[in-house]
Amino acid sequence: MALRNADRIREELEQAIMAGEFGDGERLDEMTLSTRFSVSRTPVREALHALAASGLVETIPRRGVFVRYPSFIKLIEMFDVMAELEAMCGRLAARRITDEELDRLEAAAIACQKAEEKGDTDEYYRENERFHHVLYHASGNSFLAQEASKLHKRLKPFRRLQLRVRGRLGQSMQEHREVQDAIQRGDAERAARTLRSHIAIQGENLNDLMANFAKYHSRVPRQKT
Amino acid sequence: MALRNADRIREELEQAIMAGEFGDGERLDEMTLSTRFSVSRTPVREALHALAASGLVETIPRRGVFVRYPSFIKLIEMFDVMAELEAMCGRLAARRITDEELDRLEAAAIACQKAEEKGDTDEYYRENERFHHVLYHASGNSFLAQEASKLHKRLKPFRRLQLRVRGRLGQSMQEHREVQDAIQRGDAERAARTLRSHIAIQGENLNDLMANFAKYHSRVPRQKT
DNA sequence: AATATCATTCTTGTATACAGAAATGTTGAC
DNA sequence: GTCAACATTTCTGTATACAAGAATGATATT
Repeated sequence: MALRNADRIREELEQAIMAGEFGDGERLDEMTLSTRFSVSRTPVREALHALAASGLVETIPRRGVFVRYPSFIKLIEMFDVMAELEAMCGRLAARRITDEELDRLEAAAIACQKAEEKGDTDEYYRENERFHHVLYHASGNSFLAQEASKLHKRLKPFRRLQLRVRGRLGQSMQEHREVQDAIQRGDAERAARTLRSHIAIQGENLNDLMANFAKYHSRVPRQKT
Repeated sequence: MALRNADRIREELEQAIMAGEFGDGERLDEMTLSTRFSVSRTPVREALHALAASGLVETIPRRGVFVRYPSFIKLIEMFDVMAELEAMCGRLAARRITDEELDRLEAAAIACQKAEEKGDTDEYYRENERFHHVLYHASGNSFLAQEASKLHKRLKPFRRLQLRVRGRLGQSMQEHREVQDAIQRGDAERAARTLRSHIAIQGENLNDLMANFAKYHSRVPRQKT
């Protein structure tokens, strides 16, 4: 359906930015991108505006659009909100989850465990994502699920930063099992509490993130605004 | 700064849609809007895309953009999420609020009371908004404040629907005082709990909203997609 | 040599032109 | 009279053209 060039370009740029192809503060030139994607400026502009709406870039009128990496503070703020959204999902899911969703949640949790035992990090990330998306939908609140998915996606590159640390993977997996258990038993508050601390950046996690943040944030010298 | 025609048009259209000038499912024709705002299609298209990003309209490729009123279900879902975001703001604010912000919170609460005593509904809405925005910022989490503000704005027309009912104004005000008191005492959990039930649609509020929803949602016959 | 002013160039924002898909209306067959 | 196939029109998506603001560089002045 949405086979417009603008959408295709938006996705490609999104991935490129999240992959770190552009440095913080770097300007995205319309003409350059036009030639890169072999289209005119029009669809490029639409793609850039869409990226601005999702917060990946900032548009300064008559100046251009600039890549904006979130600051360390902003990142923690976003994780805090994410934690609260996930906690809400868990609280609702504990009451509303269907048998089928419960099965899928367990399947994802098991797949996570398998991946961790194999030491396959990429697969772990994939299955981890599946676990959380099942959770979002199990909340029975489609608006919540949508917002949670958006923020989840936005935080994707940084979750890696956090989980890369030795041992974190196993701990994360353990928490999944506890969440699953709480939801299965219908213990809404325990599900919420566990998820909140599963996501929130605090204690050791904070240190881990901080340690990796510097590396991440200094890929390209920040340009003047 | 942002004196682009596109932004101006976006705001005007936003207000027009929220004011109910367009019915649910109505198509927004680029050419028609061009003449209405005396500009070309280009800035109109940008404005429409921005509206789509904020969820007010839906774009169907090669078909056009259509106004989308939230369904009753969606509305309740959004209020539920809003309640959780406000609760989070309250929980954080109880620990982080500054003396100055506390003063402003109290001032807004008093202004609400004054407006209610005068029976000035419009002023009540204005001050109510001020109260909540102070709260958002008092959370000390700028990302949270931003997200809360966005959703607050989106729900604006429906809050009126809910508060229009006799007596609700006074009750709402009472809850403000309780929130303010909890935050002042630093009681995070009470602030969170009070705010959640202040915002959430449940019990009587649900009935009130339901009663007014029908009137709202049937302004113009829904057009075929 | 440093700075201020002005001209030039570059880039964004907007208007217009064009191509192709979807909607609409017409005609003809049953 | 109803429905289907086709022609026509309309509107979206993209390309290009144009206007004006911002950045850059040159020149002149102190």
